[in-house]
Amino acid sequence: MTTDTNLKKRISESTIHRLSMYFRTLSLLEKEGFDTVSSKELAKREKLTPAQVRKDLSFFGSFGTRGLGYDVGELKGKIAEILGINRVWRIAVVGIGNIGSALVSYKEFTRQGFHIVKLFDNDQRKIGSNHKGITVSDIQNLEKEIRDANIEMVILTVPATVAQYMVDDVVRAGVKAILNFAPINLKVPPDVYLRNENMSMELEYLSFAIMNNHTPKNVR
Amino acid sequence: MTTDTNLKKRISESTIHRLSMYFRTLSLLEKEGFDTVSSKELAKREKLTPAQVRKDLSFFGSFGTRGLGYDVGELKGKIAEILGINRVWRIAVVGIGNIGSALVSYKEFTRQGFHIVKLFDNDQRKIGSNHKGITVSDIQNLEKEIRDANIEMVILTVPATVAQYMVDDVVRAGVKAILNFAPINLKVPPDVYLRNENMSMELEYLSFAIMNNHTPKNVR
DNA sequence: GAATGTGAAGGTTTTCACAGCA
DNA sequence: TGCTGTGAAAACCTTCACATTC
Repeated sequence: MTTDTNLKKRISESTIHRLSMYFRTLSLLEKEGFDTVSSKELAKREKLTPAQVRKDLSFFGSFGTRGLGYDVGELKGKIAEILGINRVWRIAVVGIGNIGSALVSYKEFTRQGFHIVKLFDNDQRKIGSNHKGITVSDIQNLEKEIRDANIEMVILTVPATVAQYMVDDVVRAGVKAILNFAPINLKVPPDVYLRNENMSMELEYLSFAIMNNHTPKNVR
Repeated sequence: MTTDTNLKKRISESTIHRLSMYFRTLSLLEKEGFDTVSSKELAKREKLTPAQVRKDLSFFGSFGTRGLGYDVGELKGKIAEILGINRVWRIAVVGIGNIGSALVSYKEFTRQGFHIVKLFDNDQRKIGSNHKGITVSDIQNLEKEIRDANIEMVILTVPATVAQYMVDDVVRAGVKAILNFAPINLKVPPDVYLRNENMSMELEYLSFAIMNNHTPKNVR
């Protein structure tokens, strides 16, 4: 076994994020026609150190060839396997406002295996309307429809005031991963993964950086 | 002087992100009618430790009262000052596609002082059209118009293929902070701050977490 | 008594440096 | 020779614990 799936060591979030970055860059390298890539080249493209790249990969196995580097296609496949994106994930978007409907057309999701297959809203004018071939369902039927459609992840783009109610419904429907865009701290049971996407935070970081001449270590 | 602006110590990115979180929670606490808050309560709401909260704040000064806690309004003001959001930032959105136009209506930005005042696109059908009272300008005039409008930050929501050209223009126009949504590694001079917003990354993290029963330390 | 502010301790992540292999 | 894989060292970040102040 080369890919060590039963990893005992705790993998840091940073490592996982960098794997996502490597994956994207490997896809690009593949398109550019490269067969192999060194940790040095990969590091250069991500503005990291070669040691960082090698260490990240070493948590999961040894995928390279000494003296040569990594096979681009093979490494890409290994990382897809590690991240769990060598498959299709069925996703629902709850809240078809400005951001919600923008995400329905976000091609990057599809490209990584994240397929949006269900849309929900509470607005009668939106229910029944069509976005990229998907009909918007009534939020009333959230729990049943999510179950029936085998949804595994939910993207939440509802107003902060109702976000917790939606989460509770979605959790009841058995969903184990939620990506939340509402600016509020949500409560989920310990077996449900919740990530918060907070776009203001990034602008606030930029604001801080300009005001303080902040010298960041990693650009992220 | 209570707010130590000439900070010599390097502040970590995590600390800055947590300040953003504190700011949002303090706004909420203010609305809920609280006058003071302890590091314990603040920590509970953010799922952090009280020591973390106090340490974060201690880098910038001492804002609390022993035995009592922090004055909600005052601390909120101090954090706004630290982050540089006690003012208005003039922002342009370049690329008025799905995501770009969604961001124009994103109220959270306005609430934190990030005012979108200019829009750019290269599509003749979009140029001249109106989004929330702002007319879309031709990307041809990017450099001059950004200068004339005193734009300080740019949100980039163009396709990856043209993103670097847009960055070069924007940099030439004197912009020092860019929030990039294109899935590509952009090059900027060392005095320009660049942040990448990568929404697939968050889904990939969720995917990894589900597949590996990952136990995260901080939820972010 | 209650809660802050902070050195010191503990833990985690990154980088170094080199042995090992193609 | 060139580049990986990895223990060990260094850097960084978080938590502890307590003196200090209201």
